[in-house]
Amino acid sequence: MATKGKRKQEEAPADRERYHHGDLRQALVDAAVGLIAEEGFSALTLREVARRAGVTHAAPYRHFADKEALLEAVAHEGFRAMAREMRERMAPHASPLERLHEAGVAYVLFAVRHPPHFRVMFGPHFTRPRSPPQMVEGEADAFRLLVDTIEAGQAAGLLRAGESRPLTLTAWSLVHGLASLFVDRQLDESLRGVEAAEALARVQTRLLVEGLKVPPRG
Amino acid sequence: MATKGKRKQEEAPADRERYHHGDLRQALVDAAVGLIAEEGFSALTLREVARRAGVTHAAPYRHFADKEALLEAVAHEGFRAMAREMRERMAPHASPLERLHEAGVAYVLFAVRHPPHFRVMFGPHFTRPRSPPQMVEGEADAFRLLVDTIEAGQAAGLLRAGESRPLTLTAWSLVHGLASLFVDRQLDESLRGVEAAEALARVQTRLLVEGLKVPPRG
DNA sequence: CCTACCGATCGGTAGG
DNA sequence: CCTACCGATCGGTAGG
Repeated sequence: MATKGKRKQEEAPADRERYHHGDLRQALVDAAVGLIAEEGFSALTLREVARRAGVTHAAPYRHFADKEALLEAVAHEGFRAMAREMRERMAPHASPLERLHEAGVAYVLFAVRHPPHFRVMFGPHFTRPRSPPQMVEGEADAFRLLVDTIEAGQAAGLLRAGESRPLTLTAWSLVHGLASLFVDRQLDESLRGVEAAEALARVQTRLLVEGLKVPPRG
Repeated sequence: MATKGKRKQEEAPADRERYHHGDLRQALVDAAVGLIAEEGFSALTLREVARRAGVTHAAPYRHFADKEALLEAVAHEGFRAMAREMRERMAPHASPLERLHEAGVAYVLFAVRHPPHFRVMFGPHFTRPRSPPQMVEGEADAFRLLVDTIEAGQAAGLLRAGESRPLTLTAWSLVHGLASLFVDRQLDESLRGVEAAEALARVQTRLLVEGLKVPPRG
């Protein structure tokens, strides 16, 4: 998500020079993301990625064994960024309910802002077994954040008691479903922008938190 | 979902003969579904589909202009089947809450039983604008069923009042998210089978219905 | 629905 | 990281 993809040919020599110093790997990841965003998955070939990065089609093999290895790097970057954005958004809040709400909104917003990453992270593009997301980083991943927050809410007597897993899966399903509907453009055109997505994510996550609350004795 | 794909070569002439009488179109749809299920999307080419259906690679063009047209047929079949399964499962129940629950379970079960259809229906595989799902059939589609059921629940005073759209989107997001997590194999291995899926769908949909209920005055 | 054929692209490797 | 090259496959069409 850092540097941008590069033009096709006519690179300034100074630019190309940098690839010899370690930028090419990231440039290839960026090129893959841009290519998916602009041309779709079917256009994603190692050769086209190489073209976008301004190198010949043999160069990527110095950094990635094959296309799947490149996609793994994209997914890794995505999981890392998503968890970071969730943490940042939860940090200012102390209440488990508020933290759960913010985590959900951040999950959806990440997907809306980074559809290629989201698609690679959760799509059917890997044939080799991958290390589960929770092992991706030393820091807590998105799923772990949800579990911990929900357990904190239960411990504080704010959320329905019992096993945390069903509640966590409910929360995950809701935000994952909403995110998927956005990314796959299944919602009305009026709901396409990031602002609309945030508004909708807020409403949905509010309903979620309400539904997971301890039911008031009635 | 009807007939099965056919072997590669050595067809009995009687079998091939049928293609001249109108079976090839469906055979191609079935072949595409089987190919996606067994080899993944990247293996889906019109030529391989033709091979599976036992015809030469030029034959499919008699029925589909291109790969996208074939996928549109798969999606159409999927939307139709999903709505039908939802209706069948809802039919025995009168209470809107029960009907909502059954609709949700049916949605998830359809995805778990027919991953290729689900992927084609909601995946990013179409470049041409498609007619929205709700227009796919004369009969009510999956989304319409959800909306109607929720509005019936509101009218009966069983579900939270107000606009039906946010509630519908919550329900849709939850079942779509759970379905997606299954289809994309994001859940633990212990949760892979259809039975596990149904059990989980039941729990999740129960939580959903609880959450959408009119909050008891407390 | 088939045979025959086209240009284009791809993954991958040798060898520097 | 590049040039040069390989076999394989694909979408699509002509012409029957």
